[in-house]
Amino acid sequence: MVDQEISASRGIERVKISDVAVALSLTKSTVSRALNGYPDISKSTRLKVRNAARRMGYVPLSHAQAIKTGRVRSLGIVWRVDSHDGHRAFLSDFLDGVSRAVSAEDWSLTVSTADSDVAERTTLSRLLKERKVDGFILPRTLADDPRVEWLRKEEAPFILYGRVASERNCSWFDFRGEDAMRKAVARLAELGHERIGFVNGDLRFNYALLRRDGYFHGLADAGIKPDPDLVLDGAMTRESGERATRKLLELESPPTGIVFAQDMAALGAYRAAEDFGVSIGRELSVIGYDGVPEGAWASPKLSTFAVDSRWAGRRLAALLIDQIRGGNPEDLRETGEARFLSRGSDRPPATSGGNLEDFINL
Amino acid sequence: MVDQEISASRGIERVKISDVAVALSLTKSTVSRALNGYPDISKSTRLKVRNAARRMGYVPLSHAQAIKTGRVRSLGIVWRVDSHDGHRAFLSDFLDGVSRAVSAEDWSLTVSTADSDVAERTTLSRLLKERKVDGFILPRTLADDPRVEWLRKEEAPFILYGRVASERNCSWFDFRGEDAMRKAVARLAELGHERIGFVNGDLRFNYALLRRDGYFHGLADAGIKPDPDLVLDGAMTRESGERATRKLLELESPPTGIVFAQDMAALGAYRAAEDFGVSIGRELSVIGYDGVPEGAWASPKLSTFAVDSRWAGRRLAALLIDQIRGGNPEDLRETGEARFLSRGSDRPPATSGGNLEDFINL
DNA sequence: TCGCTTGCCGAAACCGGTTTCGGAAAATAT
DNA sequence: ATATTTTCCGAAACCGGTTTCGGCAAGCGA
Repeated sequence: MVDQEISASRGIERVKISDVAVALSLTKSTVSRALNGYPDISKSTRLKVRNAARRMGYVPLSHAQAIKTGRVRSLGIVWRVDSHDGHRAFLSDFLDGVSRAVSAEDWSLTVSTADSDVAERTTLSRLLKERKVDGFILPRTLADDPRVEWLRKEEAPFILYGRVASERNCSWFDFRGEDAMRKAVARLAELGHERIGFVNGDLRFNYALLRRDGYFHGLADAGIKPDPDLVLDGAMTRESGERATRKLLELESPPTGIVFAQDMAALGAYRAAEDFGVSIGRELSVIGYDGVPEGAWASPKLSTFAVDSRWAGRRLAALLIDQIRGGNPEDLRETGEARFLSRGSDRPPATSGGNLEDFINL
Repeated sequence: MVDQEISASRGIERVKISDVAVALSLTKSTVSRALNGYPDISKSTRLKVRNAARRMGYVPLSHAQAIKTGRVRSLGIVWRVDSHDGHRAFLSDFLDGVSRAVSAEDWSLTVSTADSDVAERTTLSRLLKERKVDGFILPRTLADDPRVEWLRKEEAPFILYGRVASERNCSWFDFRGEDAMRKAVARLAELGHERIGFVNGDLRFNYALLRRDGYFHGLADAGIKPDPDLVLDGAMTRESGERATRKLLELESPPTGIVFAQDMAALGAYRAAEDFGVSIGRELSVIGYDGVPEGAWASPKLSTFAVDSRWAGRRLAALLIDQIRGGNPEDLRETGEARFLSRGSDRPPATSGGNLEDFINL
C-alpha cells in the first residue's frame, strides 16, 4: 500500500521491456529480439511487438543495453579551446550538424573541451575508459596526427575532420581547400593580378599543406612564377593576419592580391591596408577562406570560399556511425566543395587601368 | 587456448570490479562499497581497495552503475541554433566552462541542438526518456519559461542560465545585467549625457526585463526623466541594432548616448552612425553588454560590460551537480558581475564643450 | 505414418556494477 | 565469564536489458 503510493507519487513510471512482454504474454527475450530484428522471430509477432512498444512508449535505456552490447550509442568530440582561429565561429553550426545526424539515429553526442595536447589525450582516454562514447570525431587534423596512431592502438573508432598523410585504415570528411585556393589564384589572375601573395595557416595542420599546394597549382595554371617572398604562414587570427599583410605590403614590389587560407587572417589585412593607405578592393585584392560571418560586415565585404560546417558535422557523424556499425573505414571518406562568395574584396588591380570596365561587364 | 589468444589479441582488457576483488581476496560487493565510501567498511580495507583500484587502473563503467543507481553522471544541454545573437560567439567558452566543471567530478556532458521550441522540447524529452542525462542546463531563460514547469513535472533536475519570475524551487546562475545597465547609464550621465537611449533585446527573455529595469533605475539615479521615445527593444543582431539606432537618430532630438543590452546590436549602431555622418565616441556614445570579441575590432573599440561565459558554464555545471546529488535547488543560486571594459565608444557629448578635458583628467 | 528439418519462442545465463541482508568475529557491557 | 552490541564482510538479489541454448510444434519428404 505505502509502496504503491510512494511509487505512484514518484510520478512517471518508465515502461520497461518486461512491461511490454507481460502486456503481450511474451518473454522479454522475445521482445528484445523482435525489436532488434532477429530472424528467429516470426513476422507477425515482430509487428505485434513493435506496435505495442510504440503504443506503450517503450524506449530502451541505452546504458542498460550497453552493459551487454558494450555500445552506448554516443559519439564523442573533444573541442580545442586553445586556438582563437575562425573555427570557433562555426562551433554552433558544426555541433548542430553533428547533433542532427546523431539524433536521427537515436544516438547522442558527448562533448568535452581541452586546451592542450595532453589535456586532449587525457580526455579522449577518460571517455574511452569509461565507455562514455563509441567513437570520436576529431577536428583540427594535423599533417601527421598522433591521435590517429593512438586511437588505432586503443581500437577506438574515429573519423577525422580533415585528411591525413598516413592514409591507412581511417575515414574522414573534409572540404577540398586546395581546390578553393587554386580557384582563388585563378580568379585573381583572371582579374589581371600578377603578383599574388599567399598567407597560410599553421603548417602543422594538414589543411595548410593542401592549401599551399593549391596556391602553387593555381599559379602554375596561370603561368605565374612563384615568388617565395609572397608566401607566409602561421596566420590564423586577425592579429597575425594583420602582421602578415604588413610584411607583404612592406616589400619593394608588394602583391596586388593576396589569398588567405583563413578569413580571420584576411580580416586582419583590412586594418593593415588602412594603415598603409591602400584600400581593399582597389589597390589590394583579398580572397579568404572559411566564410566567417564577420566577413559580411567588413567593408568592402570579404570575398571568400565558404565552408558549410553544418554539413561537415552531419557527414562526419553519419560516417562515423556507419563505421561503428561495422563499415570499412577506408570506404567512409568524403570531401566537399567550398562555395565561393563573390563580394567586394577582389577586383582588378588598380594599376591595370581600363580593366575595370571589363570586370564590371563580366 | 583459442579463447585466450582471441581475448589477448582483442587488445586492452578492461579491468573490472571483480578483478580488483579477486586480487584482494574480497568480494565485489565489498570493493564496491569501499570505493563508494560506505560506512560499514573498515578504514584499512577501504584504503587497500582504493590503492589497488588506482594501481590496477580500475574505472567503473558509468552505464553499468547507472543500471542500478539510475544515474549516468552526465549533464545535458540543448543549444538553440535558431537565433543569431551574440551568444553564439560564447558557445566555445561556455562549453569549456561546463566541460571543466563536469570533468572535475568525472561526469560528462551531452549536447544537442534545436531550432525551435518544439524541437527543443522533443530533444529534452528524448534525452530524459533514454536517461542519457541526469539533469539539464537551460540557456536562454524566458521571463515565463515553459521548460521550468515541464521539467518540474517530469521531475528532472535542471538549472537556468538566467533567472525566472516564478522563483519557486529552481536554481540558476546569472550575471546581473540590470546592474550593468544601471552603471552604463550612470557612466553616460557622469560624462554629461542627458538624452540617453536604450536598445533592448527581445522582451520575452527575462534578462531583457531586468536590464530594462536597470536602465530606468540608472536614469532615476541620475535624475533624468525617462523618455519613451528613447527606448526600443527586439534588437539582438547587427541588423536590428542598426535599424534601432537609425530610428533613434531620426528623432527630432536624438540621444547623444545609447545603452545597448547586447553588443551585437551596439555594433550595428556603428554602421547606422556612419550613414548619419555622426562618429561613435564623439557625436554618439555607445555602451554595450556581452563583451563579444568583435567589439575589440570596431573603431573606436566598443565599451562594454563583458560577461565571463566560461565562468557561467563552470558554475552552472557545479551547481547542477550539487542539486542532482541532493542539494536544495533554492540554495543553489548564484549571480555574477559583468566587468566593464572602458574603451573608445563612450565619451562626453560633443555638444557639452569643455567637458572633454574633465573626462580626460578622470 | 514416421522421421527429420525448420520455424519460433521460452528459460536461463549473462553483462558489470550496486545494495540489502544476515551472520561471524571482535569489542563492549554486565 | 557470559550476554550484548558493534564492526565488518560475504552471499545473493537486483537493475534492465541481450544473447545463447534447447525444445516444442508445425511442415516436409519418403
